[in-house]
Amino acid sequence: MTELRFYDTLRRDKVAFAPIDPARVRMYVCGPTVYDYAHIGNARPILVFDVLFRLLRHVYGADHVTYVRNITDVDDKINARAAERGITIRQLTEETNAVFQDDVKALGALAPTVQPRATEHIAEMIAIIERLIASGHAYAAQGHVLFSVPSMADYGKLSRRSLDEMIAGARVDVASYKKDEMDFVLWKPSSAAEPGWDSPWGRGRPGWHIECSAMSWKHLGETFDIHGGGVDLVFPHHENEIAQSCCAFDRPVMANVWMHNGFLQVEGDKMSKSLGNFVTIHELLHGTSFGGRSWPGAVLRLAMLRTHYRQPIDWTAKALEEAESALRRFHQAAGSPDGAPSEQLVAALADDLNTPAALAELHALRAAGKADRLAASLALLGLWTPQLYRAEIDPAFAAKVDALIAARLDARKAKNWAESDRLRDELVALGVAIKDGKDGTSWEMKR
RNA sequence: GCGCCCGUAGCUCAACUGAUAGAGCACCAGACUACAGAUCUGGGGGUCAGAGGUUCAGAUCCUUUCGGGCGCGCCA
Repeated sequence: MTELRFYDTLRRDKVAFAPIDPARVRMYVCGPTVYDYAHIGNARPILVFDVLFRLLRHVYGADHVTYVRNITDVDDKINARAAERGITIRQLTEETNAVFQDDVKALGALAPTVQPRATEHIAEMIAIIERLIASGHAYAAQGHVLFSVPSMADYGKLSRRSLDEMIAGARVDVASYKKDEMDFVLWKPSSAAEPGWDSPWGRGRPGWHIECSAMSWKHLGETFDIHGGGVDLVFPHHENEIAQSCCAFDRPVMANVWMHNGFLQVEGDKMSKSLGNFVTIHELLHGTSFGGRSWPGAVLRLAMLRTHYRQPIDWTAKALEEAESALRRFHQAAGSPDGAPSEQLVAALADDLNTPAALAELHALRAAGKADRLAASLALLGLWTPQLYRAEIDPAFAAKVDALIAARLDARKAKNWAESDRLRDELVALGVAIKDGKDGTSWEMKR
């Protein structure tokens, strides 16, 4: 079996991957908070961990990998946005989630095994909070429940920061109900206007981090194999997830491997609404504001995979053009995707998802004329999109094209260039691009 | 300020556990083309951010400086 090695944020090193149960490899990735269109930065973990999911399925078998990616549908940003737009929270989260699902599908991401929603796991959240209170790791105060950070000896090990450092750097006023300024909210009270659920501490709603502890527990168990997300989540989100889960279940680890993708910039700048370079997945797929045109999902996907997932990535129109050019060439050289992918490509991915090396292998396969290997390798990466560049043409249309090409060849033999050009123009009008080569004339659909 | 990640050809990145630094794109020149595109062949291009150290040997390991990113604010 292929040996997999992944960089573990907790150990700051690449480590050999050994699933707890090879018959059921379990991974959890923090999904979107559904209050607005997902931007291209949100797409990075989706794509990175989709490649990981595909790799694990390839190595352990498609039925032996469980991938959980949550939908966060309770959050104060959601409440604010719904109020702003004058719609219900449910309407907002349903609408936003539908767009998100369309977006990631267009990017070629497989559906995760489970996409749990936070609002459907309130009972699990309450159960975890009760365990934490019972074991002295949490306390209720003024309708809130807080996690007691000093109660956990090794708090901070994921982000490698000591409590002293954090306290020294703290800039926020400490709420009066906190026993320690580092304590964070597990549950907070809701006003009548805010969404809320009955709990032992009154009507309220969950804090930010508890949802992931609840959903990963429900769907993957107390300890599982891989937990992923963006680097920005290392602290405080993942640090606090670890605190909640490890203390609630009295376990030394929550997940055996913690993987984090790097950040994204747009044309060299931090992406922000104030800079006007904020770009959504939806706009890239359907609009024309980035690079003056829309882009197929597979192009966005290839552009994202050119950069190793832990490196910062600079999102540029030039990179998209290069990705499209490469993708077209791959498909023109590709054969049938039904066979086995390149072993070198699998080895590249097995080495901490080295997608740049995997892409180099795609180029090598193309250069070597290994058409079927190339197609199967594209498929493994989720880049096999023949409909884009090898349009399935109906036979009648193809016959018409062939007839026009034959007529054009006759005209050219007769040195009747005017007629030849006219026939070529007619083909162009049909959306066909012709190529005169050594072995006759071939053609393809223009994009 | 503190913590973490990262600096390799014009651009995006390989080279992991040390041994003449590689690929794609871009560029240049040929081939093929009525022309062009596409394709094929070949080519130029790098004091591996800088400086020390360990070593027979360092892009790779250690120290340090400089530069960039992220976190320390419920912004992926």
